[in-house]
Amino acid sequence: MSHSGQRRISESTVRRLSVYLRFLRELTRQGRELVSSRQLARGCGTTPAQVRKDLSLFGSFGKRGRGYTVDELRRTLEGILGLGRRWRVALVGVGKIGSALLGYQDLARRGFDIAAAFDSDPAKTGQVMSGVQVYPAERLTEVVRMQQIELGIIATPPESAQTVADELVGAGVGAILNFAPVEIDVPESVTVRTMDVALELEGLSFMLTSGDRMPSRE
Amino acid sequence: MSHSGQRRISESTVRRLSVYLRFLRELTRQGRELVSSRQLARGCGTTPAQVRKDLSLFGSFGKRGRGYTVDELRRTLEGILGLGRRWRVALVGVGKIGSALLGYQDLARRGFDIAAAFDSDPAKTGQVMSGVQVYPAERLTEVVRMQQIELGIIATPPESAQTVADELVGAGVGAILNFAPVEIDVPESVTVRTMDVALELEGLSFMLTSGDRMPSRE
DNA sequence: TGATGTGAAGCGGTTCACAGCG
DNA sequence: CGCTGTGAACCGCTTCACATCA
Repeated sequence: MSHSGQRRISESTVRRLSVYLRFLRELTRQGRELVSSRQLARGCGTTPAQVRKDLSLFGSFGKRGRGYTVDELRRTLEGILGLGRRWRVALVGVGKIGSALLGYQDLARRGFDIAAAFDSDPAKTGQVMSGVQVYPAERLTEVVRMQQIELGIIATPPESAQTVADELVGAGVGAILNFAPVEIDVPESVTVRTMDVALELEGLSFMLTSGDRMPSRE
Repeated sequence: MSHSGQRRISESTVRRLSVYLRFLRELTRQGRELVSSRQLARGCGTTPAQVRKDLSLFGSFGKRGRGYTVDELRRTLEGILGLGRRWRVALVGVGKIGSALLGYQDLARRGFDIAAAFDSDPAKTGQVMSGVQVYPAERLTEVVRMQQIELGIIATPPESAQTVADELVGAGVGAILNFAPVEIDVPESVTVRTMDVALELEGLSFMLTSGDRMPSRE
């Protein structure tokens, strides 16, 4: 065993760990006790070898000949991913996407609480939406600092995204989920992940166009 | 030169092409004429060598000593990605996320028209939301076939996602963007991309937890 | 001269195959 | 015997370095 220190974990591994966890939680609901790397792979769209390799980067959690204990592995993964606690999140931009996120219960279910929302439109600020106070954009730094918020979600128009990111970082946020369709510059110490719906659709467009695939509409 | 046939293009390359395109469109708005691989890289969060390699997979589009013509490269990328046309999209599930997507103008701006929406809740069906007709779920196959829709978006609860996917595929859809937090099984000929907001946040949680990073809140 | 296009090297993630152990 | 854990092989993406050409 040699998995103590900060070995480099790839982004793809981390993403798969999250997928395993999501699946394990489903198995827990179903009351399943044990699960093999083969079953895990099937449910998560990967291979048994990949599952075992991913897990082996962190330790030995299975029982040879039997598989993994669902509940134990679930807790282990929660630990690895840093989900043994709840995270406070700041949401900036309460437009279409922002308000959808405010009402999206899956976030809280999985440990992420939107602690404060912000918008530059006075018509939206001052009220409580889906149980979350909406502050004017000017108060971002103050409120984020005060509430010790560590994660930010940007759901503003692309023009404002960089400015907002700078403010979030300045206020102490360590990672940002960006829904604005632009790349954002942050210091190395901060992580940004951009989710661009149209960009994903463009990827699908490429598959259908250039594809080895011929959609058979009989 | 050797970029005629169906060489294998990696998912990461396709994603970057989309990012380049997004950036080029911004440069077009700014009236920029030329752009170098270095500038492209800066604006897209990658390296000049990567930019040139990505583009070289499809041809030679630059002028040595000068760079790339913004407008020309933009059109080239649109062609490669299959964006020289508009795509009709079916949206299934008009809850929080679904209705946000209905009103999200960036999709139409980038070539994706939601041609029909579906929901199983009778309270939502029959009306027109954001200019899109909302049909009862039972009519999915019929309407998707009739309108020759090729792309599907799933924004239902996770329990219904697989069933909906099967119906979409059965109705002739060739690719699916899935917002339900579950992996989905489809025939090999169909592409699925899953966008799970909480899963992305979990990735950020890992970075902050296990990170080489120490968020300095002074 | 300056930036592209690209073979070749480098590197890291994935797959394989099997030893190890319940 | 079955499934995990893992070194080694493999493969493909990224990076490098430079020939090439406007």
